[in-house]
Amino acid sequence: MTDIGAIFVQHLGLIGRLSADDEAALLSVDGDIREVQRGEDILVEGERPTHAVVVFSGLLQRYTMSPQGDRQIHSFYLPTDTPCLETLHIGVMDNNLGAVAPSRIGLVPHPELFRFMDARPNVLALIWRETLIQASTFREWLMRNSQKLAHVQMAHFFCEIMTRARAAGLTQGDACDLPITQDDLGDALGMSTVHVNRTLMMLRAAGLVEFRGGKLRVIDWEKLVETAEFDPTYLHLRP
Amino acid sequence: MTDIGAIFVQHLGLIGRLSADDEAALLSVDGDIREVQRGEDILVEGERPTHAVVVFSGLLQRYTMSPQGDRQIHSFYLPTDTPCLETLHIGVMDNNLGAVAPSRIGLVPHPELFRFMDARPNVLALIWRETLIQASTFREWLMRNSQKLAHVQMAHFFCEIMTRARAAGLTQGDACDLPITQDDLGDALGMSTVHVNRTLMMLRAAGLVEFRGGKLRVIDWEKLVETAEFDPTYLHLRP
DNA sequence: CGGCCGGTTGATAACGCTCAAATGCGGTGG
DNA sequence: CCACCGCATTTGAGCGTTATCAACCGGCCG
Repeated sequence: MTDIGAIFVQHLGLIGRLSADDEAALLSVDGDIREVQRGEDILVEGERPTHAVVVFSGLLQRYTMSPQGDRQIHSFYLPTDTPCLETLHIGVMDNNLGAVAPSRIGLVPHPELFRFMDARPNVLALIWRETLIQASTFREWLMRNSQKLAHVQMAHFFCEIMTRARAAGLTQGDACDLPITQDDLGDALGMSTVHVNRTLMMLRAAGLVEFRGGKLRVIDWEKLVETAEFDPTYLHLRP
Repeated sequence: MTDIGAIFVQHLGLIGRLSADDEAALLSVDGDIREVQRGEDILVEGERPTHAVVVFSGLLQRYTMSPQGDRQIHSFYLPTDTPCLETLHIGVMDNNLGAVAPSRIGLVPHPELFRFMDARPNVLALIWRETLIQASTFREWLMRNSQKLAHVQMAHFFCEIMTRARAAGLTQGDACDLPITQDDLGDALGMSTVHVNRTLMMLRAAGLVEFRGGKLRVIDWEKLVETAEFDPTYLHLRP
């Protein structure tokens, strides 16, 4: 008996309402625990996954590699996130899931989840909803990476991380862990490492945020949200 | 009795296997038919939709507007596509659905779809899968718009449209309808109209594709795919 | 101590944007 | 049939953002 069920209860509870019954049932969802190192992959392109994933600690990335070796990061998964629920109905991976930082994860067999969803339509609806919110987030990233200036993009990214971390109860005051390098950040925002560095210094100098040593600290949330043009609707969190 | 059911059968049949029983049932899915003009919106941000949409003719766009008035197009929907199935489990729209060209569409009430999904798990799975493939496509667009050079982006876009049109039986030989302006194209790829124009001329001069007057014509598919670095896996079409 | 990784800095150039104007073209009305 | 209008496309010139290449710094770990 692991705590995998508890993570499902918390995570799905953030985006919808679970009945006491559903919660009790979900608590018994179970699977295997694994430790993964920075740089290690969990699911790779071409594979046919048989498990979904939950994050206990650390940080995961969803990414693709171009023929030239450029990496595009599509998502970061914080502790309590449940990546790759979409593998329930997409047979073959068209992207990779890996660890950006040393992480502790849980692996839940598909049949286990199907069992719960068959019995509980409301759980099915919420898991489906989770995958749809992911899609909504991909759209927001598309918009952000396609049309915003570097410093706006970056502010937006920090707003999203902070908002999600806060919802998941992972913040320490105005700060939270974000164990990524400037290189990782560049591969998420689609900009070079050099420019990430300069943009970061600009935001720091403007008194908006600080990001050093894997720690994100918000200095002026109001101003950060404003320069980011950040509207959290797309995360579809419960009010 | 409209042909809405037939579109569902065709569209879902492209991404998965439907039993004869499921097909027969789906054929009876019904709703209202509507005509929409270029520029007209069907679903707008903030709204709580009660219907899903199917496209009979014309072309739809999913898009968002930035505070500065910049439009980001997230998807185009060809005839036989079924946009906004995600509204089944996402209450409030965080983007808009509109017509890029005069279009004939069908509106299917949510309860109608829920009725079919409750009775037929396989139909539910395929509709869910459809929303997941949308998500996969958003990821591909994110990668493309974030890291590719203008002419590669554009070639990739044309490859996607051509592949989807071919699968849906909408091509006339090496050509297909794509009733959009260079402005629309720019708002999808995240580049200025001027640069769209120049890139378009470049592709034409290189003998890869022609795009004029709302018509897309492929001159050299092999070379187009190669310069686009196009791999259709992300569309998850049935082989 | 030395090596490695991540961060910082500088100089140069490419890519794509903006502004502005001109051209082409289909439709409408005189 | 021609003049005109609106819309989409094309062209030109100058500028800005961001990439690239290269070097250097600084801390952490073996």
